Amino acid sequence: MTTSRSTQSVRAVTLERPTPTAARDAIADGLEREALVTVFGRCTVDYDGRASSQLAAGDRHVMLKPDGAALVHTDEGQQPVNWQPPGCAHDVFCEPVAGEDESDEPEADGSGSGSNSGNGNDSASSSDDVSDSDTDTDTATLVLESTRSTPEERLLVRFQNVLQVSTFAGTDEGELTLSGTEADLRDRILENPDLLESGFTPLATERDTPAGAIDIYGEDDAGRTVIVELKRRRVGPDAVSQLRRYVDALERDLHADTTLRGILVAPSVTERAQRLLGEHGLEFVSLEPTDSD
Amino acid sequence: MTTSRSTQSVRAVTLERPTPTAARDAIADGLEREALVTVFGRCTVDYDGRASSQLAAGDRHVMLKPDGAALVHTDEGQQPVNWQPPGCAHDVFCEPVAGEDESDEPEADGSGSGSNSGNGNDSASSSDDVSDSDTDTDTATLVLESTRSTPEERLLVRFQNVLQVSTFAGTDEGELTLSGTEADLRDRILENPDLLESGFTPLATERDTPAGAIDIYGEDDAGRTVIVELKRRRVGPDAVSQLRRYVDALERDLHADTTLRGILVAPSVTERAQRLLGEHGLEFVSLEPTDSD
DNA sequence: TTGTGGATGTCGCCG
DNA sequence: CGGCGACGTCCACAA
Repeated sequence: MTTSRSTQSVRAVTLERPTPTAARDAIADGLEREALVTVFGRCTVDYDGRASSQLAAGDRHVMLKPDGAALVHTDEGQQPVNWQPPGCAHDVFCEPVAGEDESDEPEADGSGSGSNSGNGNDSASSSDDVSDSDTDTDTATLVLESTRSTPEERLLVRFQNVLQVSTFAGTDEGELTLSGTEADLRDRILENPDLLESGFTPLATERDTPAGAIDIYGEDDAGRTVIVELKRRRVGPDAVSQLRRYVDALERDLHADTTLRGILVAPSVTERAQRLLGEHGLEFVSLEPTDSD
Repeated sequence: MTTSRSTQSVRAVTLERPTPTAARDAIADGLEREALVTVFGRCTVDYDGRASSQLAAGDRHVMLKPDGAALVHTDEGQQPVNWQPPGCAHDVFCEPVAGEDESDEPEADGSGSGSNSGNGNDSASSSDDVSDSDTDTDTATLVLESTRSTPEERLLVRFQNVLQVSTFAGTDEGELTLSGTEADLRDRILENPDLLESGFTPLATERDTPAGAIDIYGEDDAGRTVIVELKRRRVGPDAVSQLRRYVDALERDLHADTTLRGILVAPSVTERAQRLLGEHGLEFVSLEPTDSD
């Protein structure tokens, strides 16, 4: 039933249809080793924290990351149906009763067999493994719990059956390079200010105002102050409001008698945004983050 | 090496350290069967679409969902390092060369051994399996490709080695119930309008204005029109701007000679937002989405 | 820790 | 399909 392969070190360990206690031990071991742990099986999920949710039983894929993140995925959607952010403490244990009792509380009695904070402090899991009672294999329920504070949040996954448990030890030094971002659009304009407007001179980026930081602050060929707000993609009313806030704030801040120019730079704008721009005397320049080859 | 268990039907199939061609066949089979497919191994990832990215080699967990979603997870972070939204067509094949050639293009020569659109139309994968050449097992590279159009996007995952391939067949009818949302906050006020302010009378929700829909539209005990914007959590300047847009739009729309009242309802506001509220004559009422027990 | 705004945001609703 | 706004948004960065 257990199948583990090792070449140099054990990189991946997989159990298929393990008993709850076997699953618990494998998962606890994986958490201990700072491995990435996955569990697939029929489960219910309960969350309580910033909001609260309950999810009826279904087959799902659960991932526990060594940084404390937890993800519950169904067979649909890009987003997990439930999750927990990095920095959480994962715990795994078996509950004696598999049934329909209503009490959500697994009784914080320290019976967790594996505890793992996002900081890698493996405290309180050195000698208490022995105290874990192997409740009846057939009736026990595997439970995953992931908690954090600030804000207080708890995720509880109860498995009715477990089809697979895997632990993966890996390394990932690979860096992600990404292009087509707002930063690329900014750099593009800084390198060639005429793309915005002939005679435009950038003076600062991230210039602070009482309302926030201006993406690009500069002046036009007539010496008028220009405030530029950048968006990497087509924008709606929110971006116009954002630009307006900056223009308003800077006008007050500088006690400007002359009107400042506000320019929204994006590939395109929606109609409503276009109208808002006009209402507030703001301008629009169409530019994409990267040169369209 | 292959370990598959079946109880009633095959629910989960797992290969450990498969050859590239074995991995390819198992994945293609999983996609065919509309299963959830996972692959763990050392890989590079390239994305091109709304933006474009390259990710150097590292150990990652890749999930292909039957609805066309693809997720590439490292051992850190709640978010995938790369992904593809639902509706994509997944493909899997082996490239003959494992090396360092620069060409990103796998040559759209129809050599894909498994193709799966999000709509479940398993076209073009009935009889072409035989034509897949089993390129040299030791030098072949497993490649996952996930593409879509509108916008045109492509994700390419190349595996230097595969530690595990799994396919999961499951069902998930479970419904998620969530509380603590903005809708809960709205209902709370509609049930007890005095929570907002003594004498408040809600008249409509989602009332349309040229600037968008107002969360709650009503009037106070003096008959003045009230525009309410709801937020489930502490808010910043963006929410104030949003409320302001609605108030402005409705004032114009109604040619209102009397000033409309705009009230932001949220658990709390940041200082900058507070100041913005004051500058624009808007009000704030502190309320949480659910009764604090 | 909190504030602020970007994101290949994703997702649902509606025109 | 595009617009629009919510989201347990997540996330990096600055104060």
